[in-house]
Formats: sequence, C-alpha cells, structure tokens
Amino acid sequence: MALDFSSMEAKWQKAWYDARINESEPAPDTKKFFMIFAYPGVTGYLHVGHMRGYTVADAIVRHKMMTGHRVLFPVGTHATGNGAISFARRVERNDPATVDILRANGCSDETMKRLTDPEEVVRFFNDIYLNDYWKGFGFMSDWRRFTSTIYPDYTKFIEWQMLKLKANGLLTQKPYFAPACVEHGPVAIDASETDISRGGDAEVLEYTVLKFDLKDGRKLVAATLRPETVFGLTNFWVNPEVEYVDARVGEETWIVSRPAVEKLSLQMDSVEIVGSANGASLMGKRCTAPLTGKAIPIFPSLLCDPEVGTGLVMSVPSDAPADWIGLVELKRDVVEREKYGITEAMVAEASPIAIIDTPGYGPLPAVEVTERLGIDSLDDERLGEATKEVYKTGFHKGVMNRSCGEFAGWQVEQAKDAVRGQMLESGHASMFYDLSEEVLCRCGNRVLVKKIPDQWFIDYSDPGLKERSKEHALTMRIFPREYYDNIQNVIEWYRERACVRLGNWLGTRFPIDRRWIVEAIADSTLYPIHYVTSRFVSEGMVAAENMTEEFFDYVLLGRGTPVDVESATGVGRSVLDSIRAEFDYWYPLDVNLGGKEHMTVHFPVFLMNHVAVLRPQHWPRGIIVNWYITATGGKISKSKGGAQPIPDAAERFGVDAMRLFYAHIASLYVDVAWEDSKVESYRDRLERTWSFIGDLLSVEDRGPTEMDAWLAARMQSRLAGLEGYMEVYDVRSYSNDVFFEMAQDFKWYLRRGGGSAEAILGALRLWIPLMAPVTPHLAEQLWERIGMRPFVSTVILPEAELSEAAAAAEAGERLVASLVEDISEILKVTSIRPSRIILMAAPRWKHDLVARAVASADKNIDVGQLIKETMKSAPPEAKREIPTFAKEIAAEFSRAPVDERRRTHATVDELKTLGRAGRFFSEQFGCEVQTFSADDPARVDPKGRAKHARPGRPAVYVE
RNA sequence: GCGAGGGUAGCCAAGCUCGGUCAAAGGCGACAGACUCAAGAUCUGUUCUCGUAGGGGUUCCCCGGUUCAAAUCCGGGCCCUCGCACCA
Repeated sequence: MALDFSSMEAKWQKAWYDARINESEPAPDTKKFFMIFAYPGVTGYLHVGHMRGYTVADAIVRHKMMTGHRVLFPVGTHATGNGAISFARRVERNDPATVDILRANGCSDETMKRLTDPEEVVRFFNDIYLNDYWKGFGFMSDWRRFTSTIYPDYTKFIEWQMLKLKANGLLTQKPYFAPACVEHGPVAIDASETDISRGGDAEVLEYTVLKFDLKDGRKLVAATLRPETVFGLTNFWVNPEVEYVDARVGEETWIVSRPAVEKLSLQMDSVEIVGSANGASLMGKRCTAPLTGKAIPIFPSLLCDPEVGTGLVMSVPSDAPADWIGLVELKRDVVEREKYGITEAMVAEASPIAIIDTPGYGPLPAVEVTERLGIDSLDDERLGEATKEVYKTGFHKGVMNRSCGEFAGWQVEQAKDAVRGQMLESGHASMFYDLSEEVLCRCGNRVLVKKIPDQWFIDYSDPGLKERSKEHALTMRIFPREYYDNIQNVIEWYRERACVRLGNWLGTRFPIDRRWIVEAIADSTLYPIHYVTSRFVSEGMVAAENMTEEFFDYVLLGRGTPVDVESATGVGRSVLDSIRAEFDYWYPLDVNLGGKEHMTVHFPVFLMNHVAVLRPQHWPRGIIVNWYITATGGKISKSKGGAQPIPDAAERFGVDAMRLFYAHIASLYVDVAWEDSKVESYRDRLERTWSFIGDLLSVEDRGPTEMDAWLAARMQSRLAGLEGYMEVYDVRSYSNDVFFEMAQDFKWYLRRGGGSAEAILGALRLWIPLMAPVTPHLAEQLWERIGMRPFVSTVILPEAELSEAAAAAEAGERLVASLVEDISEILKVTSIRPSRIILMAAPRWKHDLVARAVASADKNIDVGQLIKETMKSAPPEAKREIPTFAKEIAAEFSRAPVDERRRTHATVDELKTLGRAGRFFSEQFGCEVQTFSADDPARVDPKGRAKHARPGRPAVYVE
C-alpha cells in the first residue's frame, strides 16, 4: 500500500487540533516542561533550513509529553523593526525580487496590494508561519498563546519590562554614534542586509580628526586611524582637483571636503559652510601640525578621496606605503610639481622620519616594503596589501622610538590612545566616526554615522548582574557543551547595549520617553513569560489596557495585594490569581532553542534580563543551540528568498520525511547541506518502515518461541537507551535507534525463527509510540493500523525494565550473532562450501574461571589465586592449560573497564544456546551443524579446535 | 585583531567529555546475489589492505610527546568555518 503523506498529515493534524491535545493546561501535581524556540523575525518567507530547530524542539516537546509531562510549547513572531516596513515598501514599488518571491509562494495579486501596509505584512506572514509552517508540520503547540511583538498586550508587557530595568538601575543614558539613514534613523549593518540594500560588510571606523593650523587662522583637518603617527609627519596631502569648503565648526573654521561636512554635521553641533576653498590654492603652503608644532608643506595628491574621512590626509611616509610612494611620484613628476611651485628641495625636506620600531623591519617599514615588492606607483594595486601588512605589524607589535617625545618606548597600541587623549584635551583633535564603505538604506538614501546625544542603554556591564548571570548559567543545562563553557566568556565581555531607537519603526514605545521605540533585541529577551499571559488576552479575560505595571508586578513578581491590584487594574481577583498560578506553574522556562547566531546576542541578554527582572526561581533552566541547514552551494539566504517554499517541500517530500531528515541527518551542532536526494531517501525509509510493519502484521502466527523473550528484552533495553538520549536532547541518536536499529531487531527476530503475532504486536505497541516524537503523522497512522485509539501522541511511554533474565537473553543472541560472523569469515577466507559445521562451547572450567575473575572484577586479579581455585574443580586433563588461560584472562581484564568485563562475560548457558540455535545455523549455512561442549568426550573434533573455545567465543570446525 | 568551533574511510556523519568494548555506528553511493520478462523498488551480503580458519598489516590532517595502550590526552604546525553587538 502506497502512503499518501499529504492526506495523512492533514488527517492527523485536524484530529489533534480538534481534540485539542496540543493545548497546555497546568496540572499542579504533574511534572511540567516549558520550551520555546526563538521566534522568527517577520521579514519574509522562511526556508526549509529554519524548520530544523523548530522540528527538533517539537520532537523534544512531544517526547516530554509522552513521558508524562504537561508541556507548554508556544510560538510567536518578532515583528519589531523595519523588516515589515521595508517589505511593504518593496511591494509598493514593485521590487522584482520581492514580487517574484511572493508569486512563487502563491500570493495572489489582490493579496499583494494589501501588502503595501506594514501591519498587513505582519498579519500576512503571521498567518503563513502559523498555518503553513508550524501547523503544517504538526507541532504540539498551544495556538491560543500565539503572540506577535506588535500586539497591544505584548507592548504592554515590554513597557513593564523597561520600567523594571529602570527601577533596577540598569538603564543608562550617554552619547552614541550609530549608523543611520537620514530618513529612517538608525539601521543595522549586517551581512544579511536586513535594513540596508548595500554595504553589509561595512564597519564603523573610529577616526581621530587632527587640526593643522594655516597662517590665515583656518584649519586643515585630516582624519586618521593612527593618531600616534603624528610624530612622523612630513607633509600634508590635498587633492588639487577637489573643491573643498570652509566650514564653521564651533569657534573654528575647518577646511574639509563637501561630503565630510554632511557627515560632521551629523556628529557635531553647529557645522555650517561659510565659504569655499580651492585645493590648488593651498599647494606649497605650510601648515602647523598638532602636538609637535612642526610646520609641514602641503603637497598635491589625487588619492585624497572627498568621500573618505575629511577628504584630506596627513602624510607619514615612514609607515604608510601610499604616503611614501606619493612622495616618490611627486619627486619624479616635475611638471606636476612645477605647476604648484613645489621644488625638489621641498620634497626632499619631507623625507621619512623613523618613529616606530617594528619587529621584522628596519626603521622605515613603508619604504622597505614597497621596495621589496617593487611598488613605485600609486596605481599599483598591491599598495593596499602592503599598507595592511605594515599597519598590522606596526600597530600590534611596534614600539614608539626616540623621536616620539614622552611616548618613546611605548607600545604603539597604548600610545595611540594616549596621544589621541592628549590632543583631544588640548583641542587639537576631535573624534569622528565613518563607515568603511558605502552603505545604502533600503530606501536608497546613504547611511551615515550619526551622533545620538542621549541614547538609552541597558547596562549589561553591571558587575552584579554579570556575576549572578554567570553563576546561574553554570546551573543551566546548555547544549552543546562548548557553549555551556563559552557563555561565561560571552557574558563577561558584554557591555552596555543600546536598547531604544528613534525613527519610524514597528515596536513598543519606550515608556520613559515616548519619542523612542524599544529596540528589537531588548524587546525579545523576557518574552517567554508573555506566552502565559497571552492566552488570557486571546480568551478575552484580560484586555491590553488593563495590563499595567501593577498587573505584571502582581502576576510575575508576586507584588501587591489582590485588592489593590484589582482596583488598580480593573482585572478581577480570580483572573489575576489564575494568571499568577499559571505563571508559577509554567515558569521557569526549561529550554530556549535557537540558531547559533543567537550565541553572542540573544541568549546572553535573554539570560541577563531574566536575572535582572525576575526572582531567582524563575530564571531559565536551559538553552539548546542549533546549527544551520545550508544550501548545497552555501547559505540559504532569508532576505534574498529561500530556495523552495516550505509548503512545496512538504508536499514533495512529506512532512515526516523532512522531520526525520532534520532529526537524523547530523548532530544538531553542525551545519548540514540540504539535499533533495537525502530527504527523498528518508521518505523511502518511512515507506519501507510502513511496509515492513505491514509484513510484521501479516506474519503467519507460529506461536511462542524462545525469541519472544529476546524481542521483549531488546525493546526494553532500547527504551532505556532512548531515554538516556532524550535526557540530553540527543534527538539524532534517538532517531537512529528508533528508525534504523530497531527495525534490525525485528528482522533478527524473524530471521531467528520468531513469529508470534502476540509478541510482535506487543513490541509494535512500544516501537510505534517511540516513532511519534519524530514522525508523528506516520506513527498515528501505524497506531491506527494496529487497532489502537485514539492517539499515539498522547500515549505515556513505560519506564524501561531491565532484568537479569532479559540481559541473559540478549547476551545469548549476541553470542549467536557473533558466531554467524565468525563462521562467515572462516568460510569467506577458506572458500569452503561447508558440508558440516561443528561448534564447541567452552568447557565448564573455563566458564568457572571467568566467572571467578568477573566476581573479583573490582579488585586487581590475583592470577595465582585464580589458578589455584580453578584447579580444585577442573578435570585432570585441563590442568596443564589452566595457568596459560588464567594469565590471558587476567591480562584481558586488566585492560577493560569493570562494567565492560561484566557485559562481555554475562552469564550465558552456551551449550544450551548453541543447541537451540543449531537449526538456525544449519539454515544459514546450508549444512549439518553439530554442537558439543569442548570437554564432552563424545565431541567430534578432527583438527583439535576445541582448545580454542573460550567463554563468549565457541570453537568452530568447518569441513 | 578578539573569541569560538572544526579537519574521521568514495561522500555525509557518529565517536573525542570518562584512553582499552574501534578497522571505527548509521546513512548515502558502489559492487555482488535474491526476486523480476526487464527496469525500478525491495531484501541479503560485501565495501582500507593481505590472508585456504575466526587472523595479520596499515589507518582517524601533519609532526612530536605521555601511556602497557591514543581517533580519543598534551605540545607544536598546516588548513577550514563561524560570531564580534542595536539583524533576530
């Protein structure tokens, strides 16, 4: 029977949600498990990669449910920011890529018109995430609790959170320099280009602006990353072809490029253009350097880019290859020089001054490196590489030399800050921030660095908060282990973090100053709590406007009296108390699962905000980090559209096949490339499982056999192993056992002659539920097929029972299986077509000896004692062999750990086991099989192999 | 630069925390056999190498060390990936 995955999925999803088995209700005396995955941002369609973490979370939750927990596994979306706004704008201007993606995902023209409104975009994707993705994958999620960060109740919750942070002294204010679009305010610069359309790799560079005095009182202003090189200044570069301007900055008049004025005006007060300054007119004049007071000549250089820094450059030819080559060219180019009246002597005067001792270089690294590489022109593209090399070594390893006045002997890194500090103080320098490359906002405007004088921060540098968070993290269950260790460092490095932003954004108004909107990370750290309260909102028991500070103080912090809070909020006491009770039941959060991108941002602030705001009993208990599913050629890009729409993939491969793919393809903690063929092979595996179970069900009932006990024992030991895996959320090993190893168990059972319908059914009643966490739809279908009702998803798994008898049954089969391997090996190597196989179990005395050794296994084995004791009961003909064998066993035992010795030497009646398996061996190898004990006088042993027999390893003779 | 992670057989990927159960799970691919008119699917077996007796040899990026014993521990090297903050 072929499986129709799609209809099977629809059938069971409807059945589950109709029966509301996904809804979370507290049950005070029952264990609970509360898990979330970090909700996705609403910036477009998700791709198949995103479903990995979500699916693993669902499998964990389903398993918890099946081990007797009440589970809470809510979902929501993060709509804060400008993702939805920019999406709406792209729809509005018919951006081809956006329209294509919408079309490819089956969006109608009519719907598309609606999507010019950001709030509609959020609604649209909320609906898709919820229905197409999460319900479509059969998640055991309580849909009543769905929330989104722009819902009124959510924003009330965030207001409360900010008030608590303020009250706890964790909000601070100070100036901040942020990348911003002139129209849309601050934007994020990141490689995935969420806010921007170009320049995702740009960095904010911290320039020091140095002021060089001209005789007429104006100042030439150069921006540099290396202020400490001021000691090596020889000249100043001005581009003669650029029109500079005189800008009034405070009390001073600066000469800078026109674009620089715009940038400066975003970072300094009262910047105003008051005149123009022709670059050419400055040539050959002198200006006075800050700090050193040295007068240096002004030379022409076409390399000064008006878009970079101030458009003017100071020249340090000793350590800047471009400056050195600039001088070399200028000296050579007589025509250019004479045009500006610059004599050769003036150029000669500007020869390099050694200022930094750089390991591996002589006094003038820039000169040295350009000579070595044979660079003698500013057009040489290797100049950049040369600069990088000299700068890197010089900055990190260099030491300031004698020419550097009071800084002589300083490490360059330290000198930089000190030199800058001194010049800033004396008014010879200012700070200036600029981007390393051009960045464009999604709206098309240029992104520049803007000073925000009164930016609010959450103070994650607070030592007390850090300490408590780090200590708490040590008590948490954090996976993988590497992150458990590293989160300590991450918290340690954390400093204050901007938590509100200006501009046109979706999000919560900052309650302390409503001009600001709470920033996208600050509003998504404490939110698991809100899944408790959101249900009461969606069921109409509380309205957003009632969710005041007193309300949350009461239900989340246990503050205030019911009477006061009822009158302050208008919420009835019984409702208040049931919310509070539910919060106390579900909290703390047991696991927060999220992608590896959260390791240095979301997870630490998630933890620290809990510690900052909540009482210790409500701090989170666990974190799981998942790595990515990538496209075969690289990252599946969210902003640029996923490879295939999730519903299409679900339709093509089947949801359970995808779920098994996510669960089994690799450890959660490595990246995995998505491959259609892999997913298909998992689908095939599920189909085979389906038909194999069909075979099992139609096995001709042969009644009870010895194998039934083995099968039952096997199921129990599998169960025990599986519980162990899930204890550490190892869904992969769990899937491997359930979907691959356990099928092998059934096959072995049949191969060994098992065939009891009752035993098979009994085992299936365990196997099928074990599949349910990973492939719930198929498991339900199978459950129904074996006549069970109503849901496999609500079955409570038994606890594993491990008995001595079961262990013996398993050990017996291990013996048989390893004998099959050994015999096959012998036949393969010898190319014998066997006519008879003789198996000889180890003699009694060897078993006795091993048993004695095992009994004393915790201690060191006394070989002499072992020999003596064995001698007492051993038959006379064995006595010569005893010492050798005893030594072998002792040596073997000394190498293996204690429980290992026990396991390999579990008590098995070998002769009996072999006897029973005789017919099986005979069928396997198509010949007569005889079994003896190695000390049976009646044994048939032409080649004398009996002496090779050892416990666990019977002797074999083939002919 | 700062920080983190990784390099395992044809490919993917377990194992490494707690050294011996490891020639190293599982999957994919390949090969052979069964079934079939055939193909596909499925099932069985093989898949480092040598071997007419269950064994030997050489392997887990490279070099060195610790140890009776190292894929696993330590030191050094080469290469790769990721994060670095207002993107969740």
